Amino acid sequence: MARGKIQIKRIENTTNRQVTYSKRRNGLFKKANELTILCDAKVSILMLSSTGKLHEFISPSTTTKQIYDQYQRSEGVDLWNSHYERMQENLKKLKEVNRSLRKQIRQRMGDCLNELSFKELLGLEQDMEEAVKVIRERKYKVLSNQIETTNKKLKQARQINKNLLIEFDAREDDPHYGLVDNRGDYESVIGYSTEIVPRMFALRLQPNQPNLHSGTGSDLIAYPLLE
Amino acid sequence: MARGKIQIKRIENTTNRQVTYSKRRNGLFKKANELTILCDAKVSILMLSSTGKLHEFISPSTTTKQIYDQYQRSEGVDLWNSHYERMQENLKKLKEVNRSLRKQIRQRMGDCLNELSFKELLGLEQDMEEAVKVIRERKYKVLSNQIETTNKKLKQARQINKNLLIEFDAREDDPHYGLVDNRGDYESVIGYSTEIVPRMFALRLQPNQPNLHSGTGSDLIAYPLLE
DNA sequence: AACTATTTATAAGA
DNA sequence: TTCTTATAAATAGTT
Repeated sequence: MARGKIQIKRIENTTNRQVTYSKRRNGLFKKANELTILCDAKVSILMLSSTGKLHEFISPSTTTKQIYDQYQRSEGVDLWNSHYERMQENLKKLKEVNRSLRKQIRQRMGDCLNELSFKELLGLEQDMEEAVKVIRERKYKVLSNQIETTNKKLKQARQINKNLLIEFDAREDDPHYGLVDNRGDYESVIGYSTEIVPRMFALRLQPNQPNLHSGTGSDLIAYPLLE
Repeated sequence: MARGKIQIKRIENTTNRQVTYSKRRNGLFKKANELTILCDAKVSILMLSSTGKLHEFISPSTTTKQIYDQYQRSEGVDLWNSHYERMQENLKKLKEVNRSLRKQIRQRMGDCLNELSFKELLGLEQDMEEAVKVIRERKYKVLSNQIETTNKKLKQARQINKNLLIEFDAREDDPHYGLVDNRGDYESVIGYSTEIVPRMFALRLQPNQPNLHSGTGSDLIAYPLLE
């Protein structure tokens, strides 16, 4: 616009481009400011240079956020708000669901029974008795599986023991008989069988610490029921 | 700038102001466009006129949201992003907690027992048996309260009946005796007492519909455990 | 919306 | 970056 007309196309020389960016940015902001004053308008300009630097102009009477909020309202370009509101509703629902789940658990643990009617209490009692039956059956199944496994291991152990004795006898007869160390196997097998069985019946957990009973119970402690 | 210099201050004449707004807005957008091309930059302009109209310029290579997001990241004006991210984390956590609460309930209903060890099963069983005891006691208490209430009502009813008979006798002796209608009271009392007692023992709920047992149980049906 | 006298912006050089 | 200045571009006031 001075000392010669220029084509409006990308300036290839980097330095030149940056200088022009700086000059014209000032020009743009000056014009924006004049417009703000002359016409009682509100202007927001955000600029990103080719080097990634950000510059901002905002009319003194407002803020960038205000203008962009207005923009969203006007244009219905709610890339944010609708998403945000949906999230907030979701959160609310989840909290509500959570609350009622906790209450249900507490009722199944014998708490918060005051608000239940006779009819509901009867149903809950019968329901839980059936569940206890299922749990008891499952418990026996797990127990018998473990006993079976233990027996197998014991049998194996006896076999190993027998083999060792045979080996021992063979070595007595022939001092050059090859050395095979089975002791490690033997101990691991016996160790396993003697560790599990005695502990099985020693357990008695505190009824008021339900989180110890299942891997997922700790939430109940961390997020108490709010009422 | 032409035909006379002007002061940079609000143009009082409304028409004039709007004309100037329109002209200078075009000028500003033209400059912004040239800047975009010449300097390989990205520009977003939002303008609000004094009459509340909104105008927008945006460099072709980008979107208004992109620029604004960049602005938020650069400036840390994240009234949004941080809030949003916190919400998203919260949501995720709540979902997780929810999931484990559901699992806990299902285990207490006799489902999903496969992953529990003998030790955990034993604990759960004992825990539930104690809870059933509490529920049963509560049930008896509610029941006895209701019986007591019913008896009181019956007693009242008998009294009303007796009064009616006295009244009846009195009227036989004196035809001008004041009419007092006690029938409504009598029926409501008897109706109540005869309605509750017989139903109490008639109930047998389906064990597979736990939502019928408590007011809050329906969530378990609406949001099944995802595994 | 078009015109145009003038002001303003700015490209190139220092 | 800033200043200078010749010149292009924008625009205030008018039609």
